[in-house]
Amino acid sequence: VTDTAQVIMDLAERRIREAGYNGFTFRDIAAEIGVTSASIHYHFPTKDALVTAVARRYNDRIAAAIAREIDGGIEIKAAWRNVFRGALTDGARMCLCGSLGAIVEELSVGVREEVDRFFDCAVASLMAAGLAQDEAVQVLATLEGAILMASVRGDAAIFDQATVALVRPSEKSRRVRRSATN
Amino acid sequence: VTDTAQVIMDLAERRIREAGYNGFTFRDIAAEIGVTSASIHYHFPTKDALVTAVARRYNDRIAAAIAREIDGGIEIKAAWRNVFRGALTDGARMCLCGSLGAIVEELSVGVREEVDRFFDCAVASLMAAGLAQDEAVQVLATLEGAILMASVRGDAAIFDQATVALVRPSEKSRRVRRSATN
DNA sequence: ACCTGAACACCGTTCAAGT
DNA sequence: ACCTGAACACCGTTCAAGT
Repeated sequence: VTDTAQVIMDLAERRIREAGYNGFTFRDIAAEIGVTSASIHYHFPTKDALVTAVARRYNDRIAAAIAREIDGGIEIKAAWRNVFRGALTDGARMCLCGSLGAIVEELSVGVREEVDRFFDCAVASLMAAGLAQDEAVQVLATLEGAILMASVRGDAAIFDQATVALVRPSEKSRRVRRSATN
Repeated sequence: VTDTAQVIMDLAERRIREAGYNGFTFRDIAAEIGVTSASIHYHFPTKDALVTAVARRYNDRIAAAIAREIDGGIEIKAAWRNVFRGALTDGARMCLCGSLGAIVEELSVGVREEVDRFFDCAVASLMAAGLAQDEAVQVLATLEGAILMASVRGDAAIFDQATVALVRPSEKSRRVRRSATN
């Protein structure tokens, strides 16, 4: 994988996460690099091939970030919250697989496989840490919706509000717990 | 608003919720109706105008559905869960404003205003029923992420798993409650 | 190995013209 | 009031050709 290919993927990822699969053109990226759009096709034969490569790199990067959190002793739900929060702060942008998943009927099989893999791996990592399937799916749904809403408003505080209950006991259960110890 | 305009909006809404803003073309819709693409522009001058009208109608329809749930005595979180679940089952499709919100940088101001209005009204209705802002935002994020994940997999059961905790006490708090009464 | 120029069918959009 | 045909610039894609 050449350096030019990496730069193409960087530009494509940013635009997909801001504006979706159709939010960038080969001619846009080519102009930013200083080549012609036909040259992008040398590195990635089709737009689907480019987006598939971007999604695969994104999934691997997220998996590595989760592994680092776990190695650092962070609890699994907090780990996923931190990683999503990091993706958002990286420019108030959507989760790549959330952006692509929203147009599932439009995706090629290659891109779809990567989007599926993202959600599969995320749920699997939460269940491996002991969460029931319901709760694992709920945690991921909350994070995905939170990054979407925060991205729409361009306000990371919305993400924090939507996900704070994932990492601290809810007001309700704290009330229950207090009454249990009284 | 003519009958033809309604049919155009129906077809556009279905495609946006399956495949996104760029998941349909004026020529596609024109062919389904049996006219030429230039004729669609008679009813909606631009694609942005069409999508804005579709989003406005969607928001009004959701608000009416919520009002009906509340009139029927359904608790507010269950009401929103039912309405999102209904939207999903209506063809395993995304929330329209979630699909559009995922490409926020690509939206015209008209469409953006409608997407903002959807989330504003939803959070406001939850807070009007007594929820704290954090919890209102969390409920909506969970529903939005749940419909996205279920739409990606084409499996409504994922929505149910992700949102079941919104309408019944969690296993954890039930355990706490049991120990409190023991 | 990497890039270009020109062409293809398709897209949203416009507009003069038809009924 | 509603629709058409033809044109515009733009898109992804292809390909013969350059270095």
